[in-house]
Amino acid sequence: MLAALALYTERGYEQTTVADIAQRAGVTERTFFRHFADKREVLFDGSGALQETVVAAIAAAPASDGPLDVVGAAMERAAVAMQDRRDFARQRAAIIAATPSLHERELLKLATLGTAAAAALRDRGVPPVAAALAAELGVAVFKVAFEQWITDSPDFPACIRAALAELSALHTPSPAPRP
Amino acid sequence: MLAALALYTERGYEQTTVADIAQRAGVTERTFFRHFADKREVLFDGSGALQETVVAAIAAAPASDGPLDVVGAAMERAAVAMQDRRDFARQRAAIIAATPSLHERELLKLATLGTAAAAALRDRGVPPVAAALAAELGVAVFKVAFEQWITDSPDFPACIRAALAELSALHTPSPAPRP
DNA sequence: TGGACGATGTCAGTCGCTGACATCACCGAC
DNA sequence: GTCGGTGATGTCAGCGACTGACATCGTCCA
Repeated sequence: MLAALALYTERGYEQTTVADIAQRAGVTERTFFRHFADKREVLFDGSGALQETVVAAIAAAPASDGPLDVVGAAMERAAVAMQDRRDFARQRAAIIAATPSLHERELLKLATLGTAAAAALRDRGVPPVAAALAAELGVAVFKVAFEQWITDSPDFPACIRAALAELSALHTPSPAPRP
Repeated sequence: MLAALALYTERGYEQTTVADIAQRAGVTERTFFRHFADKREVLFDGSGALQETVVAAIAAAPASDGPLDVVGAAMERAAVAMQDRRDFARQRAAIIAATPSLHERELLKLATLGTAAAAALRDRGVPPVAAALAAELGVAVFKVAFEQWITDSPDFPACIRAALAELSALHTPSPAPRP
């Protein structure tokens, strides 16, 4: 519902009551809860689609690619899909950042995305622990890149690539690998 | 409160009312909420101490170590501190796994741990993005290792080391590292 | 026409959580 | 020893999120 988003930005999440949202949307409080599991869920409608995008990208990756490349590419795919909604993402992120309760929910969505990605990797034959780890890495990259995207750079896929580069840089630090 | 933990395991989290917990603990519902911010927080009492352990370990690491080694060692420290409470951790994990709402809270705690770790890394001079990424990696390793610990291996620090090994293996895939 | 079905409204109730105020035990100052 | 302060607890009233049960209504199809 756009009514909810508007009210959340106007007067803040906690100051907004479900009755308020329902009224502005022209429905009953009861039917609000028939559309959304709870008051927070309104802001996470697209999460299902995002997850499908990632899972599909993982499944479609060339068999020769390693787990890390696969998740990296999948996250970039997701970034491409979100690219043209930066303003919306920003507004949403602002509300979420201002509300611990919503932050919680977002973390849950990302974690769910992570386990779905891990499952998709396992379907490719990646052993369970490696799959879980690679998926978590992918989510970590997504988080960091998202932050960069809404604060600094307008190019989300580029942020993903940059974060991936940082990631591999972490594994080849100052000391020369083998003297 | 141990009263809460007991009731949560006995009849499940959602079936347990705060009034129940308070009654078993011999206090009022009101004083329950004076001790804990909300019904979930009871299960996350130790999280502050855990975070302090990790942050302290990061701050105390030798200046020559790279970010990844630093967080890895810090997580191992945390693992050592938890090592002798495996049964408790198990029971707690079972309750949490059975309750989405509690899963959410746990993710929030881990995320908070992550940002604290990132801040500690930045204090060492690690640049912000690398710090954030390394911290997320540390949390990811912790998650995976924890899972291994309570299901398979009784040695938590060893699980951390194993997960760290898997992590670096991800960056040196199928092609043999050194023939 | 009628009847099945899905979306919505209505109502009552439970539970998490909070603010305001009272009570009480303990403890140091005088 | 008493007084006053302080911190922990109890009491009470109330709001808001969420749910279950039942009624209503529109739509579409036989």
